[in-house]
Amino acid sequence: MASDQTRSAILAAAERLYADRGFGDVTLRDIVAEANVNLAAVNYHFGSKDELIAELFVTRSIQTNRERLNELKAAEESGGGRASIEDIMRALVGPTLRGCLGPDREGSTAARFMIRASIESVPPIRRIKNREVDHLRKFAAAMRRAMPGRDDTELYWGLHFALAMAHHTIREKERLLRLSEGKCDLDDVRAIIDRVVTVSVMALTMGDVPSKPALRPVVVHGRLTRQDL
Amino acid sequence: MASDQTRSAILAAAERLYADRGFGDVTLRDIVAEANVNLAAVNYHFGSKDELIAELFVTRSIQTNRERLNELKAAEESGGGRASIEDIMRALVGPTLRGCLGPDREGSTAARFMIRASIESVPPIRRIKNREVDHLRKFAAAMRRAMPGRDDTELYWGLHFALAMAHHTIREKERLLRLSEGKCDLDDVRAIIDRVVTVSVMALTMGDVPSKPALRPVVVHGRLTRQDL
DNA sequence: GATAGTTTCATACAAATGTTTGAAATGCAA
DNA sequence: TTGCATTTCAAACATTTGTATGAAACTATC
Repeated sequence: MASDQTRSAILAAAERLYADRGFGDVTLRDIVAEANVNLAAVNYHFGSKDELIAELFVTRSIQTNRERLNELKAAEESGGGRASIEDIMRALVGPTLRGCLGPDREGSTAARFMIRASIESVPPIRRIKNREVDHLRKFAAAMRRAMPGRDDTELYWGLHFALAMAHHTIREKERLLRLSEGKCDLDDVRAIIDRVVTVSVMALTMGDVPSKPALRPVVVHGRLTRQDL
Repeated sequence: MASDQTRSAILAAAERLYADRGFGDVTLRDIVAEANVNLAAVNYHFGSKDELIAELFVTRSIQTNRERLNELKAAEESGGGRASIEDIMRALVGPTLRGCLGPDREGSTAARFMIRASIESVPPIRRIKNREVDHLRKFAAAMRRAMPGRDDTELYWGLHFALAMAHHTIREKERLLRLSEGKCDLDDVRAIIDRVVTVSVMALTMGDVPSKPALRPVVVHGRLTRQDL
């Protein structure tokens, strides 16, 4: 068997099993059984279990990051060198949400794997995630160009909250579904992205805080009374 | 030694070690060494390792949930039976954020333990978290009273996003700190709570979507031009 | 088709880890 | 004290799991 076939079989089997049963429940013996290869093949081709997991994760991460940057670049070009804050947020959360949600998500091993990676956080993956900061800085820079004069702090919080909503939706989609008794449609990815982007932009453009986050409560209304709305 | 002393020593040692080094890195032998008790004591007093972890987590969870409900109740009483949406969100995210962030967080084993539990997600804890939905329903009910007429879907999304921002801030505080090069002050818990509450309320009160989340982009402005703001 | 390099395979290794056991110690009531 | 229940202890158990080994099978080059 060509060496690449074994390698690929291991990668595919590992991704599938990890996606289905999580990192804690899958052993190398499970993986090689699923891939129909010998136990020693994993260490021969990847060095160690952790390196196998790392390779799986970086592959998918690079994919997502590339999509993000492509969207960002497209938005900047169509905007004459400067993208709108809305487009930037869309480029940030869109690829991740599209990759992990949606009606076809059951079929996508890659998506389910990334969801697992988001939930379980195993050491080799954590190490890689720590390097993600450099990637996020590119978005911070774009945001700074889109909103010059805005305090950097506000910008980082906005970026942070956007990722919070996107990732939490992926991580806790089962709970949201159960809490809302199915009312929240997690298959309508477009609507979810719109929602996250809208709230993110609102968070970023609220109260023109100059430097100190005075954060005057921009609350639209006080207590509601019986006449409601 | 009175049996309770051994029990307590195990609980304290376990919480400390798990908080410091995570669930994956701490064995029962580490715990009993730290607690100065015999290895068999864990199984004698708790039945199994998982039950020990579960007991640690439920204790702290009950604590947080009680604080939340107390705040909610106080807000409802001072509001004549109906709390403002802002106060509800504050009751929801306040206790968690206060518990896990703040300058004294290094000293609070309980807080660091809960952060770990939020990051690592080990099976016994996951099982308990699944029951949290009932607790959240109480907040959904309060929100419904505060915003009658609002579509339930919007309400659930608002609740979901509030938790997203709170938990993500706890989970990823190190990354936010690094990304912002220290500009985001994660010790000013009051400001963080204000920020999360403000954005949550904005998300909830944005565009009076009647039923279908038409979600017309409530974006405040189009692309910025050179005159900026 | 011989040789060298690569890949596969069965098997063994070594270490870690949660759990169990049965006896010893301790506490407590009669 | 005696006797009974609870608690502690050292040691052993039983698995699981990632990794290493050395021979065999295979591939490709000369």
